[in-house]
Amino acid sequence: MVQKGLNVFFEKFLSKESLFRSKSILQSSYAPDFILHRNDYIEKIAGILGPALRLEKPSNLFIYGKTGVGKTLSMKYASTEMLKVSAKQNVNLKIFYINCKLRKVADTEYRLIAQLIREFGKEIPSTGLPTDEVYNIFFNIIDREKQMVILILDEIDQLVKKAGDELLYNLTRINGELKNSQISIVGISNDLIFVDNLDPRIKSSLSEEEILFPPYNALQIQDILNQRAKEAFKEESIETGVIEKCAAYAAREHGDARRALELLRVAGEIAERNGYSKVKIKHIDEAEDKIERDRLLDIVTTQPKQFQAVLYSIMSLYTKKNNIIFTGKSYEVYKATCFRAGLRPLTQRRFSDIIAELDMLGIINAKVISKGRYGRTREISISLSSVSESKIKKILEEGLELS
DNA sequence: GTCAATTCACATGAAAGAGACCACGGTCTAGTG
DNA sequence: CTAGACCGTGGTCTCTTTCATGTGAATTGACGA
Repeated sequence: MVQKGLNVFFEKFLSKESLFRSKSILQSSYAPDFILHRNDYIEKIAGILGPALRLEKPSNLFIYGKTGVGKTLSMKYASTEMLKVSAKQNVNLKIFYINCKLRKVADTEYRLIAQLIREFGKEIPSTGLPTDEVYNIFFNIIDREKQMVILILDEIDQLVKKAGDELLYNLTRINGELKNSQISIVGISNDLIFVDNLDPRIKSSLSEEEILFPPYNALQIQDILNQRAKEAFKEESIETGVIEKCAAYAAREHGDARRALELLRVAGEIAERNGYSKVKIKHIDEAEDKIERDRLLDIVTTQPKQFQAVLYSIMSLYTKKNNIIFTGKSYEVYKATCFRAGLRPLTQRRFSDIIAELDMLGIINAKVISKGRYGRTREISISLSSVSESKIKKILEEGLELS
């Protein structure tokens, strides 16, 4: 019976006309042919990196800007164009794009270099070799022939935070030792104050040139949304005002175009699933809700057990009496939780770090305060709606096998 | 009343350990000719 | 004779623990008015 029902469901699903023409256009990985409102910046990038086409070493470049303001997109666009020209002119130019944030790919010194070597087509073990050995291999591989290498390190702040700035120092210095080749580094960062915390030597050599990407304003986001929506959706499937609202939401969040596109896509999915023939304004609100919920749920379920236990303790303490809670008290509860779940409790030192990490993830708010004579502690609160809170709590209970 | 010293309850740093993963080279073993 | 199994060594990486040091304001207590 069930199976037959499902069958009918799928048939119905297929016969129903989709609102989308091509959903992938709204995905953040999609690169449009035209990049709106970023022409000046792309030209700037091209101007700085241009000398590479004559095999002269371009200045190292540093790009900042908040998330979703088109940094990566512009950079990628510029580099593909450059590669096209270099292929035509027979210039030995190589451009590598590496995203340092991807865990297990390029978030440590060793892994980044190993990844680079892999880009050159040589296999390298993911672990087991000494780091200088890997440097040597890299060095030899680059210097083997005369070439110009441009290294794009996306989310470079993440890398430095995890692996320290020694790596950057080595990379900027490597040019002096290369005989045949030259390396230029392009760093992309979301963190505006990141450069200030760098070692001055690295700072000066890394950011010979700087470009700051400002956020999009609401009108620009509207343009972008319109451009993509025209291709992604079928005609007449978006109600007037939807795009405007989407843009307004995203502009409020420091002009994040990626977010705006995601919002529109999810709104479209919701409208489609509920059998509407058009995306309506209320779907935007629902989409915003859903995105936030999914994000949280995703974070919560993928965290290790200890994190879950910490979060669970905080949540159960928070609901009991609805006021602010402190580190010491929640550590007590945490220990009890561990006992119930059969986990070995961590030290308070580690506990403190986990609280800080949960804060970073945006699941809880933790602020360090001083209570004067009564010590210093973190003031912890939760910023969830009560609906998702009980849902998350239930998931945590299951995950921790609490009864 | 004023002001510096004290004190609390953690925060924050640094270093080092445990355990998982992996490469490499040497040794042993069993199968093959 | 040789391919493959099986060590031991040496490396990275993440998560933790241990030990040490730092910190901001309420409280305290000495001091002077």
